[in-house]
Formats: sequence, C-alpha cells, structure tokens
Amino acid sequence: MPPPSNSARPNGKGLIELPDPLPEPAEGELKLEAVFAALADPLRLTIVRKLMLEAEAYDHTCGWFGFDRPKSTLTHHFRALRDAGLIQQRQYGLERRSRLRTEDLNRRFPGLLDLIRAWKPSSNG
Amino acid sequence: MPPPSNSARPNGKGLIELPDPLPEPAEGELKLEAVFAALADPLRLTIVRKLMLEAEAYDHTCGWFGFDRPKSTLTHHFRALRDAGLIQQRQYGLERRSRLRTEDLNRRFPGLLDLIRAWKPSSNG
DNA sequence: CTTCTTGTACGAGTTTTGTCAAACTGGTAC
DNA sequence: GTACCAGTTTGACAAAACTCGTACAAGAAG
Repeated sequence: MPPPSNSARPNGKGLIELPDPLPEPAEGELKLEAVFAALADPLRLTIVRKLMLEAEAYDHTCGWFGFDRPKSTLTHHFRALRDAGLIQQRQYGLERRSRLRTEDLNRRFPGLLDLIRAWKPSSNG
Repeated sequence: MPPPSNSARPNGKGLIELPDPLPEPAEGELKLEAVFAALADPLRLTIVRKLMLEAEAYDHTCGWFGFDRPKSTLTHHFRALRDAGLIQQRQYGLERRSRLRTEDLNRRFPGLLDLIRAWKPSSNG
C-alpha cells in the first residue's frame, strides 16, 4: 500500500480522508523555551532535520528514520517533539506517521529551521 | 568607580588593559545542541535577552539583572551560559561582568538572536 | 482463528538539571 | 588589622529527563 499522500487536502469538491492529528499545541501556544528544550537532544535534532531535508511528499513512520534504538525510546522522543509542537503525528492504521510543522514554525519562529538545516549531526562536536 | 568600558580595545598606540575572559568555547566549538539546552531555561533566556536589548556599552554584573534568586543559583546559570558559549565573562576585581557574544553567535548561528529578541518573557505560556 | 507488525503504556534504573544554604575566596574600604 | 562585598564552591536534595525491558493494543495478512 502506498503511503498516504501528505498533500491531500479538502478542496471543496471532494475530501480525501485524513486521520486527525494527535493532540498537539496550537500554533499560538508554541513556546520558545519548550522548542529549545526539545531541540537540545541530538537524536531529536536529527529527527527534525531529517524530516526537513529528506521527507517525501507523505508523512513518515518511526521506522523510516532507521534509528537503532528500542521502540519505547523512539516513542519517547517523538512524543517530546510533538508536545513541543515541532512535529505533527497522524495515525494510519498501525502506523503513526510524522511530519514537520514547517509552516507553523516558520510563522512563529522565523529562522529556526534554517538553524537546524545548517546543523551538522556529529561534526563540530 | 565607573564600570570598565567594553569598547576598550588595543589600538596600536596604547593598550587599555582588559582582564582575560574566563574559559569559554571558541567560536568554532559552539554546539547547537548545547546552545539550545542553555536557552531552554526561562531565566537564562531572560539573561540573554536582557543583555541583547538593554546592555550598555560596558559589561554587566549579576546584580545588574535584578533577579531575586540566591547568588549560587545565579552563578549556576551564568556558568551554563558561558559553557554553552552564549556569554563571555571577565573578572574585574570582585565583580564578574558578562556580555553577550553577539558577533560569534551571529556568525555561527545566524538568526538565533532574532528568535530570542522576539521572545516575550512570560506571555504565550 | 493465529501470527506478524507498528507502536504505546508502564515502570525501573540512571543521569542530568535546577534550587538553595553554608562556607569560602579575594578585593575594597575604613 | 576589621568589616564588607560580589561572587564561587561544595554538597545536598528534588524534580525532570533519558534509556530500556516488558507487557499490551490494535490493524493487517495468512
């Protein structure tokens, strides 16, 4: 089964059904401290960066990232990112797919994503 | 005694003595994760923002910020900021004065200070 | 039905971080 | 000298965060 398209949106003629996003802070509720705290972890920074640079047109599962970590650890980090408002998650059957909240972040914290784009994962460290 | 001018710099004719900065990471050693971690604390975010927006031409002591916290707590936070490379500290006799590493930060993480400038201390959450 | 898969929930162990009091350091001023 | 003063250091404590194993839930596929 092909992954659900992320660009599917209501268009007035017909709706393409999309699962509701899991609970997340609204754009106006995003807190800079919380965003910084979420990005203080290298794994989470990698998740966000990978979503920004390598994501296809559809959302991605935990497995897509290829981390060699226990599932419970990944759940923890993805949840931290969603709680901080950096990613959005939708449940597609068994899979929980994530996407970056690019527009919200660019409106609320312009320049933030550029900082993450320029980050080099384990150089300069 | 007037506070030491921060714009005092060697000029080839005569030197104005300035204490050495306390140990700090070089510009090339700044780590984005560490910077984010340092800025995840509201008090530290306030320190940086105040240095950016209200600092005079000279460096500022802990007391200048007017925080109602024990001194050991402030020492802790200022050290965290210096370790992360956000501020520079110099010892003037008894006083330890801090300044923002504006140029280094702008070169290394362009846009970061703009994010902090736009932050509202205890609104939005 | 059973099995496989994707991921969550709970809980434990460990580490890190924030907070503060108490004692201390080293200048300055009298 | 003594007294003060800005700030550090140490050590303790609590709260939070990270990691992970185990058990569990629920959809997909045979």
